[in-house]
Amino acid sequence: MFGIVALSRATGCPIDTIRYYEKLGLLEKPFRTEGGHRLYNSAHQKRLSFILKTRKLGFTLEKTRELLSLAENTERSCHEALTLVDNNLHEVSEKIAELQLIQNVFLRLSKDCQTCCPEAKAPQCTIVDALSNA
Amino acid sequence: MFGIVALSRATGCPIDTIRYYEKLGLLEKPFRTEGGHRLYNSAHQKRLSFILKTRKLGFTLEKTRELLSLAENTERSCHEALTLVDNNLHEVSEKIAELQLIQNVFLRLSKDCQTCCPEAKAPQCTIVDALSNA
DNA sequence: GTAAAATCTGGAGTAGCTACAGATTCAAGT
DNA sequence: ACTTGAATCTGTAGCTACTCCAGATTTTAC
Repeated sequence: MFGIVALSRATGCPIDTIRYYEKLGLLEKPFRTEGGHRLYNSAHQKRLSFILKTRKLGFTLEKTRELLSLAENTERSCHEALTLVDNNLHEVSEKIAELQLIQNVFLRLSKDCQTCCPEAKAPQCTIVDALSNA
Repeated sequence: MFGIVALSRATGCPIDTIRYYEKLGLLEKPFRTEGGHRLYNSAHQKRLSFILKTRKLGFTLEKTRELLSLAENTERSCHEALTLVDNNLHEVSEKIAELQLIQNVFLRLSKDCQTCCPEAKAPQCTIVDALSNA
């Protein structure tokens, strides 16, 4: 049994975030000392690590809640987990495609500017110009 | 001179967002009818389009404010615009790299699951399992 | 003149934290 | 036992960038 700072250090999750997850019901209510300080065990730590991992993969907290439920409810099917993952995969792929378009725009803006306006004032800059015109 | 709905339709920017940008000082205060309704001209529209374009590229509102200042202040240099763009390019590239890592994890999760547990219950699913263990 | 559409203001809600303030409680050293 | 300082507590407010709503007013069309 260890305190909240220890859990924070062990998982890399900020203290405020731990309390926040508890408040949302993602994390079980921990034991308490007589004085009211939180006490955790390795089960809490495991669950928090699970949450952090799904968050890192971009799942929303609500989807994380869903995954936790899947992990703990023997009545639910593997198929549901697969659907969740596939949906997120799809979203991530779309985000990557979008960002690549943006990356191209930035690359062009940067390249054009470097060759065009070493001494120019901002309002004449090709970057400002490109952003100004549709 | 046209109303806020016309500006909204012309730019694709929601009405509430237009008012929000005005409140933040990104958009100049428009003229008003006697009754208090906002009236815009093409200069307003152009400025809003500029803002929307930078937002679409992922600039924060504060960076957008900076770009607007660059576009309108003849004392400022093109170099500043380039720095801003290069910083954003860097951020975007990093985000893409991160998302590609995530994409790979999802691809593996999805693939492993499809071959392993057509009838399994969720707690035994390879996906749940993979997320549970560090 | 009246109905319907457009617009107004102000305030609350969203996600997912993060950062306080001010009060306790705990652990360690003397 | 006492004191100090770290750890922790609760509760509330703030962040970004909107988005939505209620209830009032204004404008436009017929």
